[in-house]
Amino acid sequence: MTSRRRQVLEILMAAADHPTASELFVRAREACAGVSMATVYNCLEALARNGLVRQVHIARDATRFCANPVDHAHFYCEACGRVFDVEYEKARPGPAVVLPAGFHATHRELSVRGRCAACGRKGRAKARAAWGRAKRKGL
Amino acid sequence: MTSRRRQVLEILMAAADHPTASELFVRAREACAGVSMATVYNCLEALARNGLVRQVHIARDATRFCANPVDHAHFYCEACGRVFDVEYEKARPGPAVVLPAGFHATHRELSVRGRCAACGRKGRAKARAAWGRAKRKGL
DNA sequence: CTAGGTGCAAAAGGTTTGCGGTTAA
DNA sequence: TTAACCGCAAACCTTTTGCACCTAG
Repeated sequence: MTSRRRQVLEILMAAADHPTASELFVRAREACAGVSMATVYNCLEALARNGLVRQVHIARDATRFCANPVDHAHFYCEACGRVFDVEYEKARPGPAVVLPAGFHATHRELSVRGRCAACGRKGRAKARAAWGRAKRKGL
Repeated sequence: MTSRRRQVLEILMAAADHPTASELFVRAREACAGVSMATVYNCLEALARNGLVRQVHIARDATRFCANPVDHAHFYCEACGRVFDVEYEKARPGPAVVLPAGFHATHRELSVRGRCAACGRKGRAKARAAWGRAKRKGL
């Protein structure tokens, strides 16, 4: 665990959204100039290997990262592209599958896709644009 | 529904694995020369929009496609990179989440990661190489 | 006739890699 | 000391886009 990795982890834990590696790279550069893209990827991979962050494969564009340690699922809004944490139902705390003999599972990932409350029934283009504007103005 | 789309769908339905767009492109060219990558992507997107194929976002490298119509989850072997269909437990037929107010879900996708039976506890490199060799020899 | 599908090539990201220099254990 | 890490730049691969032509309804 090096100082770079601690920095990346702190930035990710402070993030309410689910940033991509590029987004984390931008935030890391703000915190300290001279960080490289390769290092961000390197750190994220090491942190994921140690179970400190989760890689979220939910959108086609890029891998998102999540430092929330509690077991949860993710919601992807197909209109604005944002990713949200969602809880499992208490009565059915998690999905169960029948693995073929000899298969050994280490992780699972449940993704739900649809529309978030903010996007409602707005058109996809309109919703994405609205969120882009809001983001540029600083959330 | 055009002839190209029918072709792509047939190739995907005939596939036991979960091919990427590039892999489908190769198989499509064998079936009929002169198909372009853009068309394969175009067809897959149209077929997905109509619910005839599912996009599987499970690996970081590329989107996989699946024409199996029954509700099921996917298993990704972290050693060889293959993707398998897995069934839900009958008692707990599907994952349930608590969506925030105003959120509307259209799809869900459960991914399990780990090691398949063939890879067992072989090293990642060795397992991937073994599968690559087997594939080159024609499965 | 007209909207949408197709082929080609080029571009646009996201991610990985090779290499020289640096740092943690 | 030595294996692992960092920064830089280039490479790689997947996916998208612009444009001209063709096809289905």
